[in-house]
Amino acid sequence: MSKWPEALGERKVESYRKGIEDLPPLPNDSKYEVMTLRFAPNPDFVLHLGSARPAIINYAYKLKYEGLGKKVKFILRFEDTDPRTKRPLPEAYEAIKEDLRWLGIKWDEEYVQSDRMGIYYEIAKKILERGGAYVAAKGSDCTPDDWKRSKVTGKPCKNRDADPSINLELFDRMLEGRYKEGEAVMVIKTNLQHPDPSVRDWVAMRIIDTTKYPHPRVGSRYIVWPTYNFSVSIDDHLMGITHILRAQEHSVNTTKQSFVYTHMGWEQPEAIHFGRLKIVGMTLSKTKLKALGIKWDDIRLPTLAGLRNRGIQPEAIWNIILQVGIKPTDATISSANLFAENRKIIEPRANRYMAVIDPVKVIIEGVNEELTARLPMHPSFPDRGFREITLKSIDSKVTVFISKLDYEKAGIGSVIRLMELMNIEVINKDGNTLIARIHSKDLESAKRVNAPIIQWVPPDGLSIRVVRPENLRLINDVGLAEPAVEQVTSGEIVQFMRYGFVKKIERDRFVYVHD
RNA sequence: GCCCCGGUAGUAUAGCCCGGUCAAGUAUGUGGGCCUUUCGAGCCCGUGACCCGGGUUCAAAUCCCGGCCGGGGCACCA
Repeated sequence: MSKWPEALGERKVESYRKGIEDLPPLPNDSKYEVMTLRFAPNPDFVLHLGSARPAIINYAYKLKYEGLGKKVKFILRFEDTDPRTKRPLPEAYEAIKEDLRWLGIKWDEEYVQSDRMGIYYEIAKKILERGGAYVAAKGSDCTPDDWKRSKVTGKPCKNRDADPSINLELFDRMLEGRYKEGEAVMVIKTNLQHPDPSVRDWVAMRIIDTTKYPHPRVGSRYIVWPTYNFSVSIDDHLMGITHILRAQEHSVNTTKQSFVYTHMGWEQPEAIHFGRLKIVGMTLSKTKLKALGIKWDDIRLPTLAGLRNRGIQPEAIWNIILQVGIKPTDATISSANLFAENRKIIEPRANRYMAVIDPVKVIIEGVNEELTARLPMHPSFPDRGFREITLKSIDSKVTVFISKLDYEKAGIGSVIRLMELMNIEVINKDGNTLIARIHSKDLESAKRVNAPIIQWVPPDGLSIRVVRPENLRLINDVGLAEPAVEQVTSGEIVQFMRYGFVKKIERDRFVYVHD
């Protein structure tokens, strides 16, 4: 593929188009004047590769349809209606927005569900008035236990068919704080005979003791909270969402939510479900990731922040997500796949440097002159220039360092080419030092004897440390790098030749991106 | 237990709706070669798949049935 040279410059949104064109059209796309899509994360954690999928797919559709001249709105909505079991993380609201910006995703409107409690109460009352819901409450004709039993027996409990005024009154009592957790719920009337028991008369409003579990944003102001299915139905309608693209785990929720739409006389939005994304060797379970006790932007984690810190480019994530597409099947991608995408992007950008891990000293005899190596910053782009490394000869000897791996492979009597410098013949190895003599200087001579070509570092090299994540462990590679590495700016990704791509984080510290 | 969805190479995906152009495309992986002196980069060549069994049809990866396997969800999480 020769598309990379041109990709060297700034990559704009246009470069995403390839995958976007391949996206299948959305159902009834022509029916809507304006299409409205949304991304609705729970701010109980930051975004990771799995949650990036709905964000990217929704946004990709926005770009796709805008490219076709359609008006498309993209809404960001934080779904934080459970202060108890999915407690929002206060920092997550901003961190998620940061993740989205990094992905190049812009939103037209932003909402936080915990700011909208009044709206949910209002709709709850309306749906009660319309007889689309009822309250099961302790001390009433339908206790929470009665309601639960009715789902098994199929026989409705009293309040289900009672006059709306009774249920409205019970709901007011809920709001007044007369009930404790578990003592009262508002449930949506669905179908007590529905084959899926979880669809039968599901809970729309429940009590959460916010003195015990204060909400990070609204504290203990509310004790009656909407469940996911209720608040989502309301918001999707009120925000005019036309197409809901979400993971397959939500398919039953579409069924449940349809009852709210029916009771309220609202038009159903189009729902599309895609499979889950898994990555081999890494968990994408938020619960499990949190349980690790590692900060969410750690380079070991598949969070967007972790991947970002590790040197993965947002384009690589886009590419992988668009490649996987919107199939309803689960997709298991390998990190090799993600790294391959990333490599395509960073390979032309990353300048090349020499570094050796676990340095071993090499003394080369028979060198009577000063030697200078001229190394291109990037072999494919000579216009990026060169830097020179000069080695002084003392008593006809010069000293360099090579990596232990190369030292171990060097047999006595063999010839090795030190990149751009000279060819040496190994005389002796004593475990700590390699003694060699100059064999020749030109590449041709090295090729004739099939000499390996390796990188090396002069004695005035810079001590470096590269942190390399391996599953959940962090491995520290220590070594030496050529002096020019000091000029690399922090945050820049370069390639340490024959080692891998690294990202500079401090003067002498690097993160291993991948090979 | 109950409900939903799906099964194309090692992995991921295209094709399936509207059956023939699919002896199945692409990416990654893998094998080999080339390469202006890095490489695990690039370039070139190769490798490798339609879950199984029936049926419909002149013709099935594509439609129907059964089986097997996998995934997801579930009753006051989102």
